Amino acid sequence: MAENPSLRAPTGPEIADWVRDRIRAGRFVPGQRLVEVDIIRLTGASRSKVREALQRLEGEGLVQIEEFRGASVKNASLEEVRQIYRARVALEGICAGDFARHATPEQKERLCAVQDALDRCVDDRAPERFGRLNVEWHRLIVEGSGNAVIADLLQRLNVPIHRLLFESFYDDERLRTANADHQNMLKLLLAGDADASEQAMRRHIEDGFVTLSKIESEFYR
Amino acid sequence: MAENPSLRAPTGPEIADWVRDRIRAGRFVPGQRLVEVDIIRLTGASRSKVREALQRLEGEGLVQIEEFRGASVKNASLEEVRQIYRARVALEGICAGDFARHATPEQKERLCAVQDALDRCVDDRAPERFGRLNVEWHRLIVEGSGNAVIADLLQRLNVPIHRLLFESFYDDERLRTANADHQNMLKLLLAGDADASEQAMRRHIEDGFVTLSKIESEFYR
DNA sequence: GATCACAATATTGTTGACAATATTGTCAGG
DNA sequence: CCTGACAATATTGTCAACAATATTGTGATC
Repeated sequence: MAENPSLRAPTGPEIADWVRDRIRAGRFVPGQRLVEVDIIRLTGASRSKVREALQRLEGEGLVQIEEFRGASVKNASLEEVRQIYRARVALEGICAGDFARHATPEQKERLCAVQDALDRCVDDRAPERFGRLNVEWHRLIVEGSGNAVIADLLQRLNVPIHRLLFESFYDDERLRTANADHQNMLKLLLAGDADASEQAMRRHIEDGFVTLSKIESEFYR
Repeated sequence: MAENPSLRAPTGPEIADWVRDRIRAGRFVPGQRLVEVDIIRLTGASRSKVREALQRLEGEGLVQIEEFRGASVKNASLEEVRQIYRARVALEGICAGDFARHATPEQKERLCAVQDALDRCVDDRAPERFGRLNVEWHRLIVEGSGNAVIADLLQRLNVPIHRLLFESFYDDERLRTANADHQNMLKLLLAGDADASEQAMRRHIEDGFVTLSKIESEFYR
């Protein structure tokens, strides 16, 4: 975006993606104001496009817009994170079940490949890489469930907790238990045991929230 | 909106609500083009506000915008309806469980009151009224679960299927079985049996989709 | 009558100017 | 030095004019 400013003006959704990515990466922090002119300078977009993008993001709940004060990155409270996790438990749970039921051999193979890479991360103590692959692992299961509506919902839900998720894997113990969960779940998914897969996924995500809430509580102290 | 044009110009979100309601009610049908000037005439809003509203609605997935062709009401395919119902199964299922766990006495009472009204509708053969109360019944359970994030997701998911839902209650048998589900589930919810409540809700919604897909298949013939 | 090219109209996209409000800077008075 | 009033600046909200494109209407040709 800022890298090739001469090619063509970015469209509304592209600006939204750009801002969303920066929020995800922690480059824009909660509470930070998103001044229109700054985004124009950084992206080369016109003002209308920037405003359009910010309104989109407000619709996604990532940003709040106050009259004459403009857009700022919304701060997700611990309670909101809890509610997001509850939604993840429900949605990813059902996706795990549907993956066990319907996933194609190719989709199962891809999941195995990511699992291998995750296993290597555990040996190498590579939490950042583990975090990235972990996101991919969960995404593949949703993809394999064949439900684009749920995939869309989850993508939105995950933005506010994305950075927090990575933090949690710097705890070596958490990383190991998470990977053990993955290995166990993979067996169930490949065996096509839908109910057990769903239950395992639900427990896995609930555990994730417990870890996260510990980190968060340190944060606010 | 169109009723008090003199008071003040409507804001962006208000226009979005207005359009959304009309889509819900079937007043704007799938495929119909939403011409900016027409909405301006009907609501008294300025063009920027109308455009803002349409972009919001596109973000919600209710409307699609094509370049230089503007906004039109998006057509939900049967496959997309299936995916929406799968998400409802997951989300309302978990809400039923959480209602059984956490709902306050007041919330339980309100649910009982709606159930009484629903029972009367069955005797009176009043499908429209049953439809409205049915929406309220499901909403109260989500509210009682104490999860605003999920409540928001469900509100959006329900828009494309809202009108279809009402149609299904013109079948007297479906109306009776749906109400029997409600009565049964109410007992489980009041007894605080979270797991049974969740399972009952999941089956109830799955049955709803089966009925709906029959209607839909007639529609397309 | 059917079909194609072209003009007329309608609709949407974009930009810029200006108004409304918030934020910041300045300075007098204590 | 602190505080409050006021001015200067910055930022967002609104609107209207214009450009770009799509849609519709018209007539000539076959």
